[in-house]
Amino acid sequence: MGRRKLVRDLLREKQADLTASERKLAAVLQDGQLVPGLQSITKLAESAEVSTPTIVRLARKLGFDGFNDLQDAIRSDVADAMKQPLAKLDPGGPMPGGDHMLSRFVTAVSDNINRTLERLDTAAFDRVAGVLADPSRRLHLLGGRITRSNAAYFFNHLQIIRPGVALLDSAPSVWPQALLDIDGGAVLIVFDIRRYEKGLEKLATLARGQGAEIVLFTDIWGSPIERYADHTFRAMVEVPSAWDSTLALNLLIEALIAEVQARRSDSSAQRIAALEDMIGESRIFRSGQGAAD
Amino acid sequence: MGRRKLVRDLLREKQADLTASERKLAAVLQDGQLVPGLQSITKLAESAEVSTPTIVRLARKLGFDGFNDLQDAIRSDVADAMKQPLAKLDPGGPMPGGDHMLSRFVTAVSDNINRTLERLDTAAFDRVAGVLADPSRRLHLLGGRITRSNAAYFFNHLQIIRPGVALLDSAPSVWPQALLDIDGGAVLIVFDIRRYEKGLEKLATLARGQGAEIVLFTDIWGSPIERYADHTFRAMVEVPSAWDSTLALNLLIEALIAEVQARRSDSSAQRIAALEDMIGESRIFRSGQGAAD
DNA sequence: ATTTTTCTGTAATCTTTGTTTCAGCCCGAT
DNA sequence: ATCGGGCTGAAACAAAGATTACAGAAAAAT
Repeated sequence: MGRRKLVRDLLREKQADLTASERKLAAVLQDGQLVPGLQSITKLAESAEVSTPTIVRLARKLGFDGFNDLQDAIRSDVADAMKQPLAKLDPGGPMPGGDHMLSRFVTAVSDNINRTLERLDTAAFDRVAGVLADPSRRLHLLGGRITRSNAAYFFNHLQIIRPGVALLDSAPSVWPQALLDIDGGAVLIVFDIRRYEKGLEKLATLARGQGAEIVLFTDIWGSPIERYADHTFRAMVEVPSAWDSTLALNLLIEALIAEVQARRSDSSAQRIAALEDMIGESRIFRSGQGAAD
Repeated sequence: MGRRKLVRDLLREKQADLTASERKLAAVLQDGQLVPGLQSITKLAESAEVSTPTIVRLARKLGFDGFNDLQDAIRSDVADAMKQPLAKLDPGGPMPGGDHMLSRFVTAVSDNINRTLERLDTAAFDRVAGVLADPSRRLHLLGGRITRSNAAYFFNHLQIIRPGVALLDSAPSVWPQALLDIDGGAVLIVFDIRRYEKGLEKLATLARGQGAEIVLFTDIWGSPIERYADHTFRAMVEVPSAWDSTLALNLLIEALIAEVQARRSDSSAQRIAALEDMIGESRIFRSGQGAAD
């Protein structure tokens, strides 16, 4: 692809043989990410405090036919840049390879989050928040191989905000004991994204059998647990990687934490204060050697 | 600051009252990130296969004086978007009913990610990826009270991709033993966001004393560990909540995972295959009770 | 089937734009 | 001082742009 040079690069290259007012113009273009160049030539001239012929002369120096030609190029560059986040962060590196992993990744993540939010039912979100904020409901969190840490993150916060929260061990051997605690008022929060794990489904059905309410976090393809779940959140997880991204899931989790926290801010304030105290204590305790807890 | 509404949002809001050809036009604008709207009205008309009056009519419907007014707005929106690496995430809902928690949260997260990426040095990112992809370096991950699960998430993936990865227990009592393994070639990956924890700093200094390379993930205020760290990633964490958001951190983690995976895709393929096998085995094993493939 | 309403493009209009020409200007060299 | 060479903007002009008015077409209502 004999790709035309980027206007940004042209400006840098030719900067040496630009005249004073042409540089003034170039400066305006550069620190506006070229966007000022999308105005009419008259407006651009005013912005840069130069005359319109100066603009035409610069365009010619850069190798364009005239202002319109330059503007077409700028528009095209801008369009590309809008598709490639981080492109501007590239310090004109020696790697014209273009898209850094980060760039592609961010694009995908952005897309994931947006599409996840599109599919999200805010009413359902509120309903779940209500359930999670109810201290009379016992909460049990469960994650799969990968999502275990997401469950743990959720657990860490919920546990501080309210009482009666438990993180289920991923080892199925201890599930029977855990099931003893799961009864009618209980809520089971399950994370199950591909590749879906049979074990999780098994536990979900058992919990369901005991009357527990089930909140499921899964991907858009949908875990088999969906059939038993009272509330399901579906997130987009695809990224340019061998792995799935749980970022959209994390967003939902964090938003839920914020909402639950807000709903019982008064009651949880005491808990947090108490926690801070205990941390203080243990810190003193710990300082003896550097190890205790 | 009575900020004008984004053109993108206007398009979505009014979409219901648009006529057929106006929608055709709106579609062209939307899936070109509004950039097509920066052409002359004639070219735009051709691109969208509508007539120029249709464009003027749409502009008026959106509340602008005419095409030029609309174009000014678009240019301004595009200029803003160009300053931000991440396209503004959008809480969706046709109900800009203002402040649903999700809406405010997403705005904040979007901002966090953008500002995090702005401050990020892609060269440093690549350097760290290089270190993490080197199987001769032993990796030790460590998180704080909240960030423990982030460390765990990172660990889960790294462990699959490569050998020699360890997750340090958060209990300081076992640190002395862990320190035995940390020597010159080792890498300590620490997560420390406010409120910074003394224990982490302590371990970092000890590891550093043994010649370990330190990679730190922190917030913009900067953990005290920054002084000892060879590589530091600073993320924005503020959201409208009593808690901090680690989403920007997670993004970095996931991107690093993707990059590391990419760098040693061949060697890790075997590992993953082996893992799949073992999961298969254990599934069979597990199936004695309730589940087989 | 006919009328009414709404939608849409053609054509004429008036405005703005981009380009060129040219004279004044600055600044260094003689 | 004076000259010369390149830089710059004012003014003129053709080209294109944006807008309006209007009429044919399509859809909805009767």
